[in-house]
Amino acid sequence: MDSITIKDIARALDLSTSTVSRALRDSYEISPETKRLVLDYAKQFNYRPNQIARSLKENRSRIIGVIVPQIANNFFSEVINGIEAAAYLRGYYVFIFQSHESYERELVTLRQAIDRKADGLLISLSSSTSDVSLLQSLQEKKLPIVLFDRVSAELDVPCVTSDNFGGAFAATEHLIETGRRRIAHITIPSYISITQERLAGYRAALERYGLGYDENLVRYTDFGQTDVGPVINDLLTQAPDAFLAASDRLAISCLAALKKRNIAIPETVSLVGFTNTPVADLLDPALSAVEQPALEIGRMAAQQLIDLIEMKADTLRVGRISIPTRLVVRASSRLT
Amino acid sequence: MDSITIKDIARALDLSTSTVSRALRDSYEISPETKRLVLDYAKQFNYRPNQIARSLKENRSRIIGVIVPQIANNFFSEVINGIEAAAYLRGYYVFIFQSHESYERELVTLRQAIDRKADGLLISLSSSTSDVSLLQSLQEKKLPIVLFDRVSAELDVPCVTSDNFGGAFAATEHLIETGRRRIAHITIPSYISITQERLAGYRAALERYGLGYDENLVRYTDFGQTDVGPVINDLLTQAPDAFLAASDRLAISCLAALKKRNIAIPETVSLVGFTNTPVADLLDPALSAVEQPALEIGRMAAQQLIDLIEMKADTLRVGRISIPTRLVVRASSRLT
DNA sequence: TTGTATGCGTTATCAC
DNA sequence: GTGATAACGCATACAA
Repeated sequence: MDSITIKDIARALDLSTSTVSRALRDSYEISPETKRLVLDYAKQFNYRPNQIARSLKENRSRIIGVIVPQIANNFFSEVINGIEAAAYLRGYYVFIFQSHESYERELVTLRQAIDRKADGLLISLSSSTSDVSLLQSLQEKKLPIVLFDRVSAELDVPCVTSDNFGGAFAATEHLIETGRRRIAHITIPSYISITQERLAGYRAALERYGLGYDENLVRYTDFGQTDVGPVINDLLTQAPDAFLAASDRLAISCLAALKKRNIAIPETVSLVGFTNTPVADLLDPALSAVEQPALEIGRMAAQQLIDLIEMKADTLRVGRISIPTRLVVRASSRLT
Repeated sequence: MDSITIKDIARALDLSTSTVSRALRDSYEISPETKRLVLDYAKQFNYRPNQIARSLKENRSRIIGVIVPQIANNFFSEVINGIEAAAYLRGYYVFIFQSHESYERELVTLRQAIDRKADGLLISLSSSTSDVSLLQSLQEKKLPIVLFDRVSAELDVPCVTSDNFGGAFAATEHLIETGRRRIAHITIPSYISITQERLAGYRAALERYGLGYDENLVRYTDFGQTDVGPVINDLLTQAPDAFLAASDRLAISCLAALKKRNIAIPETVSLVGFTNTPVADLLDPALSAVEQPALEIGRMAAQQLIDLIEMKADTLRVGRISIPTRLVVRASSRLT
C-alpha cells in the first residue's frame, strides 16, 4: 500500500517539495501555472496527504477520542452518532474506544488515545471508575476533556448530560398524579452520577407531594449482573403500585417479571423506564419512557470539546450542560 | 498536552537518543546499568512513546480500520466487540467508521482510513454500494482487506459471513415441517449479498419440499425506509400462513402489524426473523429467530485480517468463511 | 515566485 | 556499548 508523496510529485515536476506542498495547500505565493501543474498531477496520480506525517508535524491529529462503557447500547451508539455528526462538520474524526465498564480497560484505552495524540477526549465514565486522578492530571496538562452522561464532580471539566433529575422528577410526578403511592425505584450502580441524580429527582418528587421516601422501595443493581429477577421479586414483596426503572434493561426486566406474574400494566402497576430502545413501545404499549436526548448530548459534547480544542482558552468554563429529557406516556396509568 | 520524549530522557541522562531508544526496547547491546537508568527515568516521568512518530517511521499503525453501515445496530456492535477482542489479543487497535448506508460516506471513510495508514480494513458494504472499483484498486495495491457480513463477489478478498443460506433454509424448513404452506419473505435491499443468500436458502427449502416459489410472497424494503407497514399490509393480502423476516426491524414490524390486526402467532401465522435484538423474545414469546453469530464473525474476520497483514502472504487465499446461524424456535408453530 | 534547510519523535544503519 | 546521522512525509522560516 504505497501511495504517492509530495516528494514524488516534486521529482516528477522538477520542483522542490516546499513548492509542491504550498501548491497543494493553495498558498497565495505560488503561481497559477505551477498550482495547476501540481494539482493536475496530484489528481491524476491520486495524491493523498499522509495524515500521520501531518499529525507529527503539526502536533495535532484532528482526532477526537471517545470513550464509552459499551457500544452495544442504543443510548451510547446514538450519542456517538451525534458526536460524529458534529465532529464531521468541523473537520474532525472520531476514534471510538470501549471501557467495557472496567476501570482498567478505561485506563488502557485512555493511554491509547493519548499515545495516538487525540486532540481531545470525550468520556462517559465506566461504572467501576472511582479514581479520576489520571483524568485530573491530564486535565492539568491542558488536554481538552469533556465528560458526558456519566460525569464526575471531582473533575473541573465541561459536562453534558441529560436532565436526569428533571426526568426522574417528571416521571415520578406523573405517577403520583395518576394516583400511585408506592413507587418503587430500581436503579443502576449507586456511585455513578446518573444514578444519584435520578434518585434525587425521584426523591424530590415524592417529598414535593408529601410522600415519604422509603428506602425499602429502592434497589440497586450492577451492570454486569445478568439476572435482575431476584431483585425485582424482592421489590415486589414491598407491594409497589409503580416502578421507575433507571435503564432500558431494567425496564424490560420489570416488564418480563410483571408479565410472568400476570400483574397487569398499568391497571395494577405502572411502569416508567429510562429507555431509548427503539422497540420499547412494541414490548408493551403500557411501558412509558423517560427518553434521553442521546443525539443532542453527542452533538453538544463534541461542540464543547472542539471549542475547547480550538480556542485553547483554558479560561472557558462552561460548566454543566443539562439537556431536557422527554417523558413519553404510552398508556394512562391513572388508577381507577 | 506535552509529554516527555526520548530526546528529553537523553538530555537528562546525558545519553544519545539512540541509546535511550535501544534501552527502552530492551536491546541486548545496552548495558544493564544504562537500561536501569533509562527505564527508571522513563517510569518516573511517565514516558510514553509517540505512536504517531512510530507509525511514520515504521510505516505501519497497528490500527485496523472497520467500516460498518451503522453502529446503532445490535448485530454490528456485537461484531465490533468480536473484532476488538481479537485485535486486542494481537496488539492492534480498531478505528471504527460508519458509512450510514451511503456509498459516498463509505468512500470518504475509506479514504480517511487509508490516509490514517490503517494496516488493514474490515468492511461490511453499505447497501448503496454497487461500485467496488476503489476497493479493487486498493486490493491490487496489496492493502489487506477482509469483508464481513455484506460481501461482494467482485472482490477477490477473504470474506466472513453468517451462513445466510443455511439459516434461511433451516427456518423455512422448520416452517414447512410445522405445516406452513404459504411462507412470505420480507427482506432488505435486493442487491446486497445477504439478501440474495437468504432468498436462495428460502427458495431452496421451498423447492426441496415441493412447494413452488411464488414471487408474490416476496417483498423487498429499503434500509432507509421508515415505515414498512404498507409493504407488510400488501403481503398480508396474499394470505400467508408464515413470515420469514430478514432483519430485526422487519421482524418487529411484522409483529406489530400482526398484533394490530389481531392475527394470532403462531396459531394463525408463524413468524421467524433474522434477529439479534436481545429483547426479541420479550416482544412476543412466539417470535422465533435465526440468530447470527455476530461475535464470532467479528473475531474470525479480525483474525483473518491480521493474518493477512502479518504474513503479507498475498498467496493466502482463504476464500469464504461461513459461520453457522442458530435457529431459536420460541414457540411451536405447528398447525393444528 | 520558488528553493534550501530544519524539525516533528522515532528507529535503523553505520561508525567508533 | 554507545553515539552520530539519516530517514519516514510534511510544513514552514528563511533565503534568494
